[in-house]
Amino acid sequence: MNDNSDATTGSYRLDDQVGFILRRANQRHLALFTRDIPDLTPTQFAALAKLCELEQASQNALGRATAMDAATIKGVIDRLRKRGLVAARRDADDARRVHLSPTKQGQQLYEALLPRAREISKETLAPLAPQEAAVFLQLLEKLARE
Amino acid sequence: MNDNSDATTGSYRLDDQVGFILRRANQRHLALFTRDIPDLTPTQFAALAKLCELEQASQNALGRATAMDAATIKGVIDRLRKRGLVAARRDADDARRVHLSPTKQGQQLYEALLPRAREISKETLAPLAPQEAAVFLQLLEKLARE
DNA sequence: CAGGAATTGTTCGTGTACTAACAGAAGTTG
DNA sequence: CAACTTCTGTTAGTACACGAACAATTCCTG
Repeated sequence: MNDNSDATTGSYRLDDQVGFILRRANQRHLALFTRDIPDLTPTQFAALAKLCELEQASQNALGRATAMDAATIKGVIDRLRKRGLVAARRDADDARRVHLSPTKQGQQLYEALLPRAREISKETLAPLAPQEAAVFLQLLEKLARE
Repeated sequence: MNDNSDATTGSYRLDDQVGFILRRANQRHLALFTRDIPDLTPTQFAALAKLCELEQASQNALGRATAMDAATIKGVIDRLRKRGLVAARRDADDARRVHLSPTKQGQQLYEALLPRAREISKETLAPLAPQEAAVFLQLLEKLARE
């Protein structure tokens, strides 16, 4: 039972480690995204998309919904606001909160980009057969949880 | 055939997109890595590990071997050099090249961290059954290629 | 209701990651 | 050998991403 995949013994090849391959997969996705949607980063698109889905949210809540911490979502929202895609105002009920909503322009851009966003997901999974892609997504989701 | 996974029609849920889940999977891996190996980032460990595997390399070649562009590998190597883990000298045959090799300290640190690195890969895949993990790694590798 | 605890957002510092532009060295070809 | 091209490393700029520390506000509990 000379198993190289054992966690405490056997050889260690960087190229076979999950973390390393995950990073490369992310890089490939980023390249496809940048090619098809040059004017928005994946992160910015995620924030805009989720805000359009929710219609409104506080800044930190949007961060939670898009898996960005408070510091990260702030920068992302600042950039989206600067481009007039997101509107912000102080919440009336809770003076701490920043109430966010997509502007009409943000909503329109989101809808205009949707076909390309779908295409990017498709292209990213293109190396896999449809059945493989379905399995992969299930396992990946398990891996990403919590 | 009202298939929501079609690339040009149907609903678009951010939470179901490969790119988004890949990002979250990466985040989870990073969290595990930082917990188990606080003194080195995954990227720094990758560079050190690959340099130990190769025993020596030019800076850009190491970057290629670890999927980092020239600008990125420079910063990583600068930090590893500053900590005495990597030695650099100008190549005698090619005045452009920076010849890199791990220091004894770098080699020792790499070997000392190996068990923990293996453990991190194992923990990252822990949500999957062994068979699932094997399938997942194969599909992920396909996705990451080129 | 008073005082501690939790939440919201901000700022700072460090570390990837990519693009673009650049200089210098090496290789190729007419 | 001279011009062109490619390769190597560097720098500058932008954008995530995280931890840590902080002020203001709100919540909770005694």
